[in-house]
Amino acid sequence: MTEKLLLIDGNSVTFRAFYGLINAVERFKNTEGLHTSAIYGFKLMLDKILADEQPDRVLVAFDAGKKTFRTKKFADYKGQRSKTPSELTEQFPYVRELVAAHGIKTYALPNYEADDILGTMAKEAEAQGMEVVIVTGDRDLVQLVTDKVTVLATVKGVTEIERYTPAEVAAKYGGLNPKQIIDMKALTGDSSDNYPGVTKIGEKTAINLLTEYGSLEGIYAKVDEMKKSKRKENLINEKDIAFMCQDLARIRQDAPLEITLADTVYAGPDEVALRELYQKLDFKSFLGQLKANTVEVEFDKSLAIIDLATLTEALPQAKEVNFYLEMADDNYHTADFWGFAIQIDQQVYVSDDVLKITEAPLKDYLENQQVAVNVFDLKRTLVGLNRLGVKLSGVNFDLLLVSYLLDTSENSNDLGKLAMLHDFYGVKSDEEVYGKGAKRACPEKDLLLPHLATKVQAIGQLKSQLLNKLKANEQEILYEEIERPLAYVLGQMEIAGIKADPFCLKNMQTELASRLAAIEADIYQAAGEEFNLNSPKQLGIILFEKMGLPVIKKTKTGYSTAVDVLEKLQDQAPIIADILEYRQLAKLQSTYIEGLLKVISADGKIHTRYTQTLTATGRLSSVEPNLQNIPARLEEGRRIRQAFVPSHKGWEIFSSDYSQIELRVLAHISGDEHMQAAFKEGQDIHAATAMKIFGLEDASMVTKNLRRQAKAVNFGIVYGISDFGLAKNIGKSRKEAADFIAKYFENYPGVKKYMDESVARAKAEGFVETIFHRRRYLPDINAKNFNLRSFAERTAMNTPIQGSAADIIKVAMINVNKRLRQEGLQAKMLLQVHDELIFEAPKEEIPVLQKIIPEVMDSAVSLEVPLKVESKHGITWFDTKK
DNA sequence: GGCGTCACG
DNA sequence: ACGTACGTGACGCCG
Repeated sequence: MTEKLLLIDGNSVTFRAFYGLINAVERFKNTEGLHTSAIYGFKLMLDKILADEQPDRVLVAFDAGKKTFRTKKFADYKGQRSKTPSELTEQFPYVRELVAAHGIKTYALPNYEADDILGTMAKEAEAQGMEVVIVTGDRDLVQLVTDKVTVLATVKGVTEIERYTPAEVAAKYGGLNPKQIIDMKALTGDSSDNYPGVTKIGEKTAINLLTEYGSLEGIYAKVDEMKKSKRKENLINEKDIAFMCQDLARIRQDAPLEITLADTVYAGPDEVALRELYQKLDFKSFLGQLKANTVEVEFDKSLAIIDLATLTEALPQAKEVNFYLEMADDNYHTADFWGFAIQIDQQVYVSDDVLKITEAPLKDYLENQQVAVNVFDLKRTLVGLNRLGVKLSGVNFDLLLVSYLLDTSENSNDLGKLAMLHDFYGVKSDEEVYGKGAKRACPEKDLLLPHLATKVQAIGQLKSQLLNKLKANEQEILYEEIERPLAYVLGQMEIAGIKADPFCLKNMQTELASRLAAIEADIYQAAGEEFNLNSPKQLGIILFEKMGLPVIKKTKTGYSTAVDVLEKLQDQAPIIADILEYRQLAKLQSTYIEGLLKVISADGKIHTRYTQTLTATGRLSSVEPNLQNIPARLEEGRRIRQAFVPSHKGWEIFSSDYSQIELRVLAHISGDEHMQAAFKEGQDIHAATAMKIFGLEDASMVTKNLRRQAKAVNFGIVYGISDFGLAKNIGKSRKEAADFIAKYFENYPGVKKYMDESVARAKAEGFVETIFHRRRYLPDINAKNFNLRSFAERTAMNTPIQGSAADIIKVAMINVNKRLRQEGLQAKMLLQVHDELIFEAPKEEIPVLQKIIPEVMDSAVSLEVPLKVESKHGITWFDTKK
């Protein structure tokens, strides 16, 4: 079989990798501040090419320095190039190290460029009958293409690649053969290499000349016979230049290399060296791949797989176990069980028969509050076991939850991947063992059981390390007194579910269907044709091309047809109002009515799942379905809430919400006297702000409009204000918005001070914190890129506010749950919507709830300002009124 | 699977 | 000068 030699232009590919990732350059840094983007991009390219090409031999060539025989010949060669940024130069040594660690030779030759090394090697290999593939970011190298030599040129970034064979060279360059490319460059010159070529000759002319005369030599042999023209003159006058350029453009194939083909044999990577390098560079994902793909996962040698009899014997004495329950998919309310593993000291019991958990001794053990159970994803385990009739209690360590608290941005749900982030490489990723997406399936026992065994083992292995970090971060209270108990509360809420009335939804569905059909018909009529109204692309063409309406805003992919755009166009065509109405109703129909009908369980209830380890700020989120974004603002949509009803006759829905919790948190953490005073005195905060920023002397002067604007400013402050953002929001000029902000900070100087300090702290420490020490790291806070940095700065201002509010309601939920039990009430907490808790309760309990729920909520924490809670109730969620 | 859009706090 | 509000999830389209 023909041998294959892979030749890589190390300099050119590294440059491409660097500039391909230039927008993310500050995101790729190791802990020592070394930039790693180009190394990373190079690695991606290398992996892809090695996998695609399967070479027998590989060589990566680099430039030895700036001075070469070309600069000697022509002092300005590459003279125009701006200085290579230090962010890139610092990466070159590591690219070479990376290549070496892959078991690949690197080579540079003084006085020559990398190209010349490749050209020489390619020629030699071809003479030996080898097939050659050259990888570069530089199209000049296509001159080396032959039947045996292919050039791969990176397109954008480095993993997208263009392949040049002789046929493709001809197709791309008007029928020229690869060797003619040299003469083409001689004629056209090259602005990036900074050699001139012949005046007024560009690619087209060069191709025509070469097609007619064959070569540069051919052209000059016949130049005198050409008919008189400026071009002829230029050719004659610049003959010397043309031949000099030809010499500069020609890649050498006879460079005096000190290496031979024998040095290029590719044996494969040196794992030890790679691991060391990845660790140094903080390439966690590559580190993970390395282990997962190359190291057969083995059990701890001292670990024994035991049978049920041994487990039964060991369990009663065990003070602590690690436990892992596997299910078929994310939705633990319904997923099939695949198996479980339990570890006691050095012994592991693993089974695909989950019914074993439902009887003694396992059931008793897991339900015993006195013993410590360590798990991965407490809430998931809790709800899963509940379906098996087992009431899990006494959970001590939750690997997922603790890991999330340590760094809210690392929130993988995959135990294997998460363990790798903490430098534990013994567990394969679920994707690898089970497959991805629709292909995910339960593997054979001989694959499944070892995987579960390694998972349960990882939980125990990581426990002390992560708990120590938690302690170092002062996050023990956050974990032990907030998040861990909250998991039980959330589990109960999810299991309880909220009753939904399918008939109510179906009635709305029928009504909406006919209204939608009518509006749709009107729109097609007005547009003069039918099209897909749900396609922003097609709608854009109708509005902005066919109807010629002015384009207000563009998106990456075309015209924007978002609400704010359409509202500006409303006066110009009657079709716009119809489109807006259609959009509103279509949203209700597809997302809410049809969406919710799909997720009503057999028990007539909707069981959402709260993701406790996802958001960067510490809020919960809600999925399948999301019950935190049920329409509320518009009456039309609010009616969806009529479908949310109590699960028993004679019961009601009861809800309590914090009023302006985020601004109260801001008043507290900023220590701003004026804002605190406003809350202490029970003032309307938006009106108070209006008086301050508009300089009003009396509350009676606050008009609705002024209050609305002040409210927008208050919101803006919480989000990490910018004049631009505020201006856009309230439809004022940027100058006016800037004025409002300045006035705001004059009147609330403590707030200004807080904003500055929060950013300063983030810059100094790399993270910000909430009142309960929930952390968010902000790696971009010192970025050179304005956008990244500004975003991080706004985040530094917003996260302590949003996150502390999240902390507070979490504490409230735990306390409310406890209080309901203490009072022996039947009322159940069902939903949380960030600043609001929703319950169902027998009608008789409503007066009690009206008293105790606000009491518990507003005493969840003690702030410098009071917390205010408002309650409502009614026969459906829609009907909840004061 | 990414994008645009729109629902919530 | 730079281009921007903070945090989410679900839907339909489209390549």
